[in-house]
Amino acid sequence: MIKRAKGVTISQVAEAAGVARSSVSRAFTRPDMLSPETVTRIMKAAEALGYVPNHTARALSTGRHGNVGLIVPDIANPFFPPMIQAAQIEADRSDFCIFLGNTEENPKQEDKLVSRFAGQVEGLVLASSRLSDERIRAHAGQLPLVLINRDLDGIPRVLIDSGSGVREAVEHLARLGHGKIVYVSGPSTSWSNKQRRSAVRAAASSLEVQVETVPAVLPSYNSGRNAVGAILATGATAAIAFDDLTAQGVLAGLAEKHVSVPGDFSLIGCDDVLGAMTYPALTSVSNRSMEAGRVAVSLLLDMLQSRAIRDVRYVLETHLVVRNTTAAPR
Amino acid sequence: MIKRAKGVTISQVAEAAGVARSSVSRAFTRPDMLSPETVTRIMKAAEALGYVPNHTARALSTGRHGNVGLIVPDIANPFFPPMIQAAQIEADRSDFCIFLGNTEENPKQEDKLVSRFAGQVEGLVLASSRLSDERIRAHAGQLPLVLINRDLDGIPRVLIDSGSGVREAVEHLARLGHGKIVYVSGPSTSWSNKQRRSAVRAAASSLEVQVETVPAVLPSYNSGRNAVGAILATGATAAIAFDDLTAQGVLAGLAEKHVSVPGDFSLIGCDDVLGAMTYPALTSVSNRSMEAGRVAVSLLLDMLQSRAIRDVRYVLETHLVVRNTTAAPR
DNA sequence: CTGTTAGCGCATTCAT
DNA sequence: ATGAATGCGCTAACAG
Repeated sequence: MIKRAKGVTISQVAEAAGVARSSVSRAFTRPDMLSPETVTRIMKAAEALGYVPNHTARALSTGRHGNVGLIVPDIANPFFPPMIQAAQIEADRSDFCIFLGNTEENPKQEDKLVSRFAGQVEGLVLASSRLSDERIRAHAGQLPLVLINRDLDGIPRVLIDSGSGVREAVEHLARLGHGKIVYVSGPSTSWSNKQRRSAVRAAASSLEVQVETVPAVLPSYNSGRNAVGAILATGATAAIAFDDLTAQGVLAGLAEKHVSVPGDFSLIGCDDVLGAMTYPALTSVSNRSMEAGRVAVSLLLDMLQSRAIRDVRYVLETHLVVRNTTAAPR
Repeated sequence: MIKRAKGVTISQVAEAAGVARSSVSRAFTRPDMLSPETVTRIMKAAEALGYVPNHTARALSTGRHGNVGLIVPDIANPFFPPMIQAAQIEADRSDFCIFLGNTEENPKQEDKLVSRFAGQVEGLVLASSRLSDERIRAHAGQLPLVLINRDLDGIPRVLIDSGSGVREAVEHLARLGHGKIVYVSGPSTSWSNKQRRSAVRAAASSLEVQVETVPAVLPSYNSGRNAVGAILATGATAAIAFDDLTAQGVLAGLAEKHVSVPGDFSLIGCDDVLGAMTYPALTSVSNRSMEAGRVAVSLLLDMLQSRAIRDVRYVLETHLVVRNTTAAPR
């Protein structure tokens, strides 16, 4: 049986140091209000007793518990881990802890998590929320909220603009000499998909390159792989896929059909979640999920500090990252 | 400016319902102690006022705050998200919330996180801890702890036995006719790495195949890629990598050097986190991280409930998943 | 600068 | 079955 340390309290430290409890409290929160000698004396006593401030008691007294929540739809989607990591680091810088919630793409679960988190966090970041506008606004009435990839007036939000990067992708292909390309689309209900598809079309038409759309339905490896037949049937010489996972599937499908990349066919992904981890290394549109996480938390902490809600709309531009899956057509 | 709801307290509900505060408290925690009528009356009043129990106050009073912590070395490593997700679901089943910590493979950061979490969680799951045995035992003295992939006597632990799968991997290679293989190792402080390396050696020696070890330091794509030179220099015809990420890096490095897989060289990964998403599809040792997460949390919650620490050692076996990166040597 | 006094919101004796 | 009183550990006025 392992012995568990009991909690030594502020009172014991006070007694040991021969001061009042409030002085001990001050020594830890506002040392500048005390004379340096007493601070050191208190600290020494605290150290000797192994005193550790009780987070919960402090939270009850101050109403601030130094936690923020982060809720994502699917932690297993490689888009999110970098975001979570960045959020964590940013929170850490201000001595905040992150509560992580995973909704599994389920609005009900998301609603439940928000309620459960409220009361133990000072604020919340909702990433790619699947909730209705109404629910989000309702929650925003309960506690400070920051949105990622959701554009609601009056609620601070950080948006990743994949349009800019997709435009660069089309320009890149046009410059290489591709006259006909295909866009391998993602989920029809996805805001990102709409944004990307229309960006492809707009850029293509102004550059006089033809575009066809091939649906992949789900953003996944298998969808991409299954789409290869349809892609090649269009006679296009290049493709831009909804995301990297889809692109990776397309890449594998092309390899199976002995279509060499980038020799016979050029391919571009989106979100750049694979890094250079495919072979050949995938040209992709950068993803800013890391910055999004960092900025969202930073924004939230600002809100908490200033006790005010500013109507921030922080847009992160994306860019094309050229690697080895794009070249001039034969 | 959005209006934020103020916290309605137990007292207000009590007054509205015409009962004592303690009755309201009971209505929420021990309804059986009250007459059904008063319970419903209280509940109605609570509902009307929008009362929500204050988690922090309850925690201070009871010492139980319904949170458990989960600390992982690298959330971006695809090994962990499924584990985190499963842990979350399991915690959720008992109305517990998960605090997630990411150490970035840094023992100091891990130490810091543990201290920071202690005091707001009732217990902790340490996954693939990079801490020394001493530090872990020290922390175990402070709060209930469950380990994943770390084998310390007296501390409840769930171990993914990659040994069984690795053994199958070596047998598979031996059967194909490989006489010399290399093990591409992971972090030296990793329990899994030690286990895998010794499993490779044991199996190889009993099958009379030669083994050399090439270090990759970090479990990452780049480490694997950088190790390719050393791997080929050994003259081996096959490799088993510490994990899939490393293997993927090796795969890319081999492709760059125009070494065809599996024609010229066979490769096996570990953890099977990539599914069939590489090309060629990677042969790998199955991973049980999901079960590990679920079981670890379940164990922890059991400990919390029974207030006792049992010396549990839960072992999950693994197996080889044969795909397309292994074949007979030329 | 430092001690005294009240709470923070709730759970939990102890009465009744 | 219910009310009154006390305390969880700490912070925050308010004095001095």
